[in-house]
Amino acid sequence: MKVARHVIEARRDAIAKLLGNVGYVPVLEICKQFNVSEATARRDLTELESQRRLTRTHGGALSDFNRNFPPLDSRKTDEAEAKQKVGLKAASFVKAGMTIYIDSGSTVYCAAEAIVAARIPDLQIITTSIPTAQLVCTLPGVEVYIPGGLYLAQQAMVAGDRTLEEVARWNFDLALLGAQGIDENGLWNSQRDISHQQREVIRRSDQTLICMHKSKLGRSGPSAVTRDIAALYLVVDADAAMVSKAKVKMPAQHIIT
Amino acid sequence: MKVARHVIEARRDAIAKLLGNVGYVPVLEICKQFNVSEATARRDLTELESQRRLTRTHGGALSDFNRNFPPLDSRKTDEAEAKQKVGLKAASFVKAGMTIYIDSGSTVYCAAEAIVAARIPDLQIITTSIPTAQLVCTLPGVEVYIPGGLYLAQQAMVAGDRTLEEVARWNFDLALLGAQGIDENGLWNSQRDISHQQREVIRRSDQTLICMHKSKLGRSGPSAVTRDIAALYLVVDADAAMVSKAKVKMPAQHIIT
DNA sequence: AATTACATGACTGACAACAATCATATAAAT
DNA sequence: ATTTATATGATTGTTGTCAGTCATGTAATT
Repeated sequence: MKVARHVIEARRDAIAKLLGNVGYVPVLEICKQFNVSEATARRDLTELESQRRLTRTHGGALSDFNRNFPPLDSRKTDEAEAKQKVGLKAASFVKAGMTIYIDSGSTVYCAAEAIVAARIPDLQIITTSIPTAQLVCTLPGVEVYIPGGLYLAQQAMVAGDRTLEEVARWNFDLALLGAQGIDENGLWNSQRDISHQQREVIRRSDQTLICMHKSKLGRSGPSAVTRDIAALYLVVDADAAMVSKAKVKMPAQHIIT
Repeated sequence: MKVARHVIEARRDAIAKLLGNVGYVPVLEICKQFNVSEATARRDLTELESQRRLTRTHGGALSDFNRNFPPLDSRKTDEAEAKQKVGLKAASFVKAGMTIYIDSGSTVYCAAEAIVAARIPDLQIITTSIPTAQLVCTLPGVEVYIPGGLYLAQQAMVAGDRTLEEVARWNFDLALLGAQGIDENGLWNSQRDISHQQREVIRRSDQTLICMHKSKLGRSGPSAVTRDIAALYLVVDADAAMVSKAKVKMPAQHIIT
């Protein structure tokens, strides 16, 4: 029996909403909840998936709610091991009692994971990355501050003028930054906003670690963060030779491999 | 072949961690990633599930990450339906193009859900609640601002002096607030910080809706938000008689049921 | 009113996932 | 060093899930 279009859409909306709440719905649950056959439930799910409103799995469907955390998805799984090593190295610079800035980005997120794994206590952490905030807040004696700003769904971070203003009200013992590239002309990132903010962070931090994967050596980007990279520290999964080959001019002791 | 205990735990930790990042992992993915048979992968998953570190599904496992958001948890109480009705009512006040403030709290979160369900476009939304931010940012043409501040893990929100300062830089067409109670002495909440901030929001908003469950009628709390509730609107799952019985003195047309 | 379009449910064969059992090899315990 | 405990992978039968097809009946369309 054919059924009115609005009924269908209402049901599909309800499924999507249910999914948003619960995070995961088995096919059979939909059958019970809406009194439909498995076939229709499946058809609804495939339709909703084509609308990118959920992700299908065996036996049910998964909310796309999680997917709003990009450091977690695709980028994190690429080169995951290398990034974890970089993160581990970077985390070794973090000592109890410090006030540190943690950037957004998948590599830096690995550093945050390493900090949590090392159970370093009594930190003051300022981060624009929501997943990072949610990660590190589990540590004992750690206070997490999120600078205000426009929430960017795709990157699960805040940014904008307000963010910059807020950041300018701190001073950091250590800053962990990501970047899109580094070459003979300096440090590069993807957006003007972010570059601007990173420049401010560098200025306000006693020590700045640039955490990156070796694939970014010698690469540039649309927006310059700074030309003066001599004062920065570079944590990368490559040796000094590879770094100098990329024409990155830095003191040797500033390159942490 | 038996394998050392720490190896097992390391693998399981890695699975849990992977899961926390990706949100969902198929069994076969685990097999590939860790070079184990399906049997062990399944065993690991059942073990991790018994530790409440994930939720099993057919063909894989689901992160419990979502579950850590209190507003999502509390929906599983029996008041969920009532809260959803309140949320629906509150959302009907939201029109395209508005600048609105959305508070933290489970009832108000329901309102946010209703706003998303109604697909109201072109809003400017300011919220201290991270789950709310992540929810509403999916709407087309909607900008979400998060005021800066101290991140409170338990409530997944930001708060503090900085937050108040940031809020004071906006003006709202509409504010959706939660509260701990309302009685003849006014509106009450749980913490001084939050009350203070809510007072500021009320002052800066053309119209303020207090979204609450009827169980909070006639109840007070540790910290007063305001005595002057006549200007507020009360969205509650109770009729006018119940409200007046709780000695809440408000204009009748300000009570939305 | 007649026709068309299509959402639905029942059914089916193919396939994937699962739980249980067992042999084996290695870590822990003695 | 010997014994015990146990993590693992292979196997098997059972169950669950899926995509496809088809008949049906109701909403749209004309």
